[in-house]
Amino acid sequence: MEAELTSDIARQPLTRPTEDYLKAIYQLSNDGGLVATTDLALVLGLAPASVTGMIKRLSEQGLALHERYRGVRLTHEGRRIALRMLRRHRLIEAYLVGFLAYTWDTVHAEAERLEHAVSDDLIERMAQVLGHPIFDPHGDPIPDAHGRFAEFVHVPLADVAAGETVTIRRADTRDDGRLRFLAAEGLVPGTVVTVIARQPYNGPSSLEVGGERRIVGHELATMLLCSRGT
Amino acid sequence: MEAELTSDIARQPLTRPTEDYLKAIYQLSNDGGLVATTDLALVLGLAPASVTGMIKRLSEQGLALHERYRGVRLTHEGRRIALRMLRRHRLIEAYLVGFLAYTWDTVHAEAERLEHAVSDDLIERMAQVLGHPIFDPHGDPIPDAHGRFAEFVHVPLADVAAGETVTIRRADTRDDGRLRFLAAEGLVPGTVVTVIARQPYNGPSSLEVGGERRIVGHELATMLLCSRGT
DNA sequence: ATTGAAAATTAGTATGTACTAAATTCGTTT
DNA sequence: AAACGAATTTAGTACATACTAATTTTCAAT
Repeated sequence: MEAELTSDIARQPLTRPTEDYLKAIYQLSNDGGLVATTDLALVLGLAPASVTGMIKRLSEQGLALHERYRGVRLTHEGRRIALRMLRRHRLIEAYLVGFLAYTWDTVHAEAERLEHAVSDDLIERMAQVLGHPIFDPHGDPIPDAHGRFAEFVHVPLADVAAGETVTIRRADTRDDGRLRFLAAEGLVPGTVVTVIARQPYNGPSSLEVGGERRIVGHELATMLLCSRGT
Repeated sequence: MEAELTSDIARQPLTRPTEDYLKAIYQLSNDGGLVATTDLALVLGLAPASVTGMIKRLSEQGLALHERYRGVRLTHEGRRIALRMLRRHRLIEAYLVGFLAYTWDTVHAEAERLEHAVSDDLIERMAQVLGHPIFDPHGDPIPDAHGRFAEFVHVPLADVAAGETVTIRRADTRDDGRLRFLAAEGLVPGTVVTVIARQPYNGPSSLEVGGERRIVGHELATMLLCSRGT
């Protein structure tokens, strides 16, 4: 259903901003719905007017569809490229952590630059030495070379009832401070956690993690996506 | 004598073209002399007029000194950056060959893009896992973090007299076809070669390489830089 | 139905880097 | 010394991407 990520259709090389916009649009429209100019501007750190201009260019290139005053969404080709960038980004993160002793709180910035510079060849070599991983260090799924990836339904730790035992699968933040804190608390993908108690009004949760007692605030508990059971 | 390659003097981030120009200027002026606009244009694949414009910008940034109608040379700061790019380029090549099964004929293009995208941190990690190598896969010296590197006087294989035994130290071409051919013939850095005979008028040399008899044309023999002895 | 705030777009501008075509300078040859 | 060809620079333009300020559109509230 999805075209090859490494399709060799002859096309002018994409610029770095183009790749960034496509990735951002993709990530802001999980459902494939319209993405608002303001949201895009916020995520990319740009003025809304700049985003409008770029969206026009993306449309002319057949990478996005612009509904004036309503938003953008990606074309098939645009989505193909976005998924290609996502594969690159996440594989690079996995590689840096696996082979160059990066930690999950430092890989994001590095991958953000490298994803635009590596060749398809290098990406596939990284995938190979990593054993074709399906998840990156944050638990985000890595699309395969065809743009397909596993989708799981996860529950935020903040929504897990007291008494339940879950496994952390994904950390939904890129903020390095938060990531460092979570790692220090042992709250990383793969960890099995039992919720001992939950305070109401966005209060903290008491956890049992590997025999130890831990407390996490509501904000972080929201970002820890889990699956039920061990 | 040379400033830190990883100096953290606050400066606006350099653009990719800027880095490319500085590296090219450095490489075209081994002696530190003036580099001609045309030569630069040729190496960079640009129109001379474009080069003139860029040189002007480099001068304004204090990275190069322009003597109108005569040429350019680098300032200390420009040279510092050029050496930093050279270190990056060559370490990346060494890394790709050492850890990702690249061959010496394919690394150049990949390194050419990556050298602009990696962080100083990543470069130093690569250097570390490689054991701080001094030469890249082509035998080119890798500047250290201070911009210093070993300079050796080498003899082109084409100038080696019959009967002499030399060790190949460096292949002075980036052309992938030529590099592939040389590798297939076993003519790579570290190989010990005895010249059996040399034909005059830019003719081929007969060699003895690891017990085998080989013939190399003059053009390639010019590009193989050697040191005397085994 | 009107209005007002938020969102989005247009208009006009700046920057970096490239181009072509025209003009200038240099250095050598006569 | 003059003149010519090669090298270089200038002039003028284009394109991608960003910005601010001004304008327009949308939508929800009255």
